[in-house]
Amino acid sequence: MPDSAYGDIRKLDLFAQMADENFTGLMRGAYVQNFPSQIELITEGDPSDFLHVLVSGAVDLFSTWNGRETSMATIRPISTFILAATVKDAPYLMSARTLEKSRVALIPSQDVRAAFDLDGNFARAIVTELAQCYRSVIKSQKDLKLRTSLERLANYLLRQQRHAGGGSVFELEFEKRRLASVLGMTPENLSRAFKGLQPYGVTVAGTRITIEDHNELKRFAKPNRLIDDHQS
Amino acid sequence: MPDSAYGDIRKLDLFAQMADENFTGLMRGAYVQNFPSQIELITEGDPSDFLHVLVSGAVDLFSTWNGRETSMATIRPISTFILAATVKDAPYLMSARTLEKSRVALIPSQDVRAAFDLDGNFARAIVTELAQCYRSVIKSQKDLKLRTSLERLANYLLRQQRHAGGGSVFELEFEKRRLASVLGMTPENLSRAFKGLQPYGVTVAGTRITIEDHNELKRFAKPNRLIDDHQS
DNA sequence: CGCAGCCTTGACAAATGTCAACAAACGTGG
DNA sequence: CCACGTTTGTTGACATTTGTCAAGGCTGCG
Repeated sequence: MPDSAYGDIRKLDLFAQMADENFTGLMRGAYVQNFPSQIELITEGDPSDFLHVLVSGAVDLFSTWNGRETSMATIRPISTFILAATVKDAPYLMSARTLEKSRVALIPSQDVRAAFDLDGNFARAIVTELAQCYRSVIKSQKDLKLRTSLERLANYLLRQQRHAGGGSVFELEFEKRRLASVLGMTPENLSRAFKGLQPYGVTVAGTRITIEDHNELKRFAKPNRLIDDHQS
Repeated sequence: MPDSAYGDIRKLDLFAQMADENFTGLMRGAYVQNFPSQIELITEGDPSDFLHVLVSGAVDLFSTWNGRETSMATIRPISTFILAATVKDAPYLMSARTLEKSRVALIPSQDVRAAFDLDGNFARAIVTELAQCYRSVIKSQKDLKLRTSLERLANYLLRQQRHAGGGSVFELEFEKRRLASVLGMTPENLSRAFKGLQPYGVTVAGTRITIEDHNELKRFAKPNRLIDDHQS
């Protein structure tokens, strides 16, 4: 594995506190691979042979059933995905595909489980990471069950605005058809939802969003820290 | 803490492999309490001072936003809840209320985190439990995003039928208004959904469900192990 | 008995999805 | 740099799904 990726991975919360020898041992069986855009890295139902670490690029986690498909999450560097499947030695529940040219480190799942037994700090980090993932999905579940699509979009825009620095003009982080899928609606519905937010001062030009009056949108969206805050 | 509850808790996957002294230490600060039905045990947003273990009875985990409420899960003995909040020392994301007279063991969260550091087997068990919880929510998320309410009900009935032993007649495990909330719909919609399944051989009398032709319903529901199987 | 809560039903409204058409944006190869 | 085709986004018309409100029935319990 190249030194650059090695150092980046080492800095991840998941690995930062590991003993040197355990981390080195874990990396011995690992390798880094480059993928072009739109490559399916893993397929739901397959056995979880590797823990994946996204070093650069972007990855979409999605699921299908009965001919339908929905986007569950987007992974950005540097972070791991499908940790739960690795830990449980169970089949992937989601598929993953690259959204752009990406570098991915692959760590054999059995090595991860072995390192977990050897290294208390690593075990602790895994627990924290899993708890974090769990809480994220719960928030997303609340978003889906308690809000209409218009409310979900409004809150998404507020989150994205904050994430982009808080300015009144910012860019969407991915294409609208996928945003629609993430928010649990069709692209057509998303188009109309953007129009539905015009009365609250939201204007759209391509991927560029302008929020004229933050507080006006907030009054409509009613963001909640137990759904919309990424920490806590 | 009474010996009976002590032994039951000890048998939980989460605690079964712990060293005796660590388990005893953990239980020293714990206590068991009896609650009548319809008591709110925890409120979302509160700090997670205790890990809860349901010893007997039943508990509903639910969330609210903007005057709306939705049921996220039902806890049956013997199992823990809000483990993730305890681990992360973060506020509860869900509220919990008893559905019937219940016995709950309360273990101080800081003791749990301390025991985690001391006992590798306990740490492993927590990871497994969290991974399990995570995967359950993901399955539920897929159910919500990929299926219509009629399909969700059909698959729920198949799961419940299997859970009840597989016979063609079985009982719903909770009242319909809460089932509706779990499935992400209104009680009125659930009523109509039951009628919508009549063509597939489903009949309802109170909480008693009859599935005349299992395969007929299955053809409609298209159950999938990556959504509907509780293991894997 | 009478009340309260749950369930069901009907009529209606709102939200969301589908299909088709077209416009806009993008990438590729000339 | 342009021409072309492909993909994505938008819009309208419409269908379906889901929610809302109101009324009435059923059940369980004091």
